[in-house]
Amino acid sequence: MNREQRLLLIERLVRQNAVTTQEELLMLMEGAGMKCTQATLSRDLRQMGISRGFDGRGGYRYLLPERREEPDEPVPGRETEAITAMTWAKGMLLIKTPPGFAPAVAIKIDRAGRYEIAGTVAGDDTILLIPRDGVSNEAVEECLKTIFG
Amino acid sequence: MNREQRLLLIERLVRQNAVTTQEELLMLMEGAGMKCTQATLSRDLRQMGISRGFDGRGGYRYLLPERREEPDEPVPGRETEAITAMTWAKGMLLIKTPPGFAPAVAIKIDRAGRYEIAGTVAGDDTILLIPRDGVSNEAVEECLKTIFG
DNA sequence: ATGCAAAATGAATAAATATACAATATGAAT
DNA sequence: ATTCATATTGTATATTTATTCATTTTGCAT
Repeated sequence: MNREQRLLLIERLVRQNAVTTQEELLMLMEGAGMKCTQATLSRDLRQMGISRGFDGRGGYRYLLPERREEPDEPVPGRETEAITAMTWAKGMLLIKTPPGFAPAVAIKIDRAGRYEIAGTVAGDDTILLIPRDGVSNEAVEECLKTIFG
Repeated sequence: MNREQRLLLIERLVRQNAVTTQEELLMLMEGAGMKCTQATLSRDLRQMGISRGFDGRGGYRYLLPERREEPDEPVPGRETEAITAMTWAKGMLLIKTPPGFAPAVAIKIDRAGRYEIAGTVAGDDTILLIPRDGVSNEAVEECLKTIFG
């Protein structure tokens, strides 16, 4: 009912859900028994510094102030694995991990022995995955889902 | 004009000005002799991860994707000497260093947060630098000059 | 309690941003 | 060169978000 509780709820909802619009957040709030109008929500978000950014995969997402850069979970599904972001470039897949995690993740990929994946090179927090020629991006992403799913 | 130049201009303008709306950015672009529509700009911004956030004092502002903040360089300039050779191969730049130096050099490149560079992978004495799709070799080399020059 | 000022809110609307669609350009393969 | 696929872009529009204005609530000093 009061403002303080509403702000706390908003923060929690934004942290736990991939909220893409204020309308969507309003629904969640209503589901939690707290409702207000979009106007109020807009003001609340500004006050808390919660802004609409990108989820790293072409979508929008509201982000908390501190870490308004990196996708925290929006990778194929496996946040349990240390993959924080993926980007296709030059026909290869760049996989980002927290510092130090790349070798472990790369080893897991290598050991899967998938035909679609020619090989990987791991740095400290980045893995370069080189697909076999003629293999589609989608096929590789399917592989990863299999390996980590 | 071409897309690559437009993206680079956008990044520069957003970095150097406190842009609050896309319309405003369009004006700046036109002033720089590069024009497009708001629709195209919206798409460009999404692609580059440049989103509208807050300036910390109640106002709005477009912000570049955050890069990791770095403590100061222990030995400035040392990395430049650590590059012993560079070769383009398969659309990527292979950078050779003395054994053990690759990670330090790669970190410096990463921290520059340049749009042109999608990412790097460092082994022990070799770095694989992957340009973002559509960025020319020359543009990447300019980047490196900026970073190390 | 009463009155007053400041804060909070909603309804309506303005402002800003994203997208559907159609057209054009670019590139790869034949 | 021709075809086909894909990418890029603008126009028009839809969607989303911010703000204005009026009203209500809250806190505080009488």
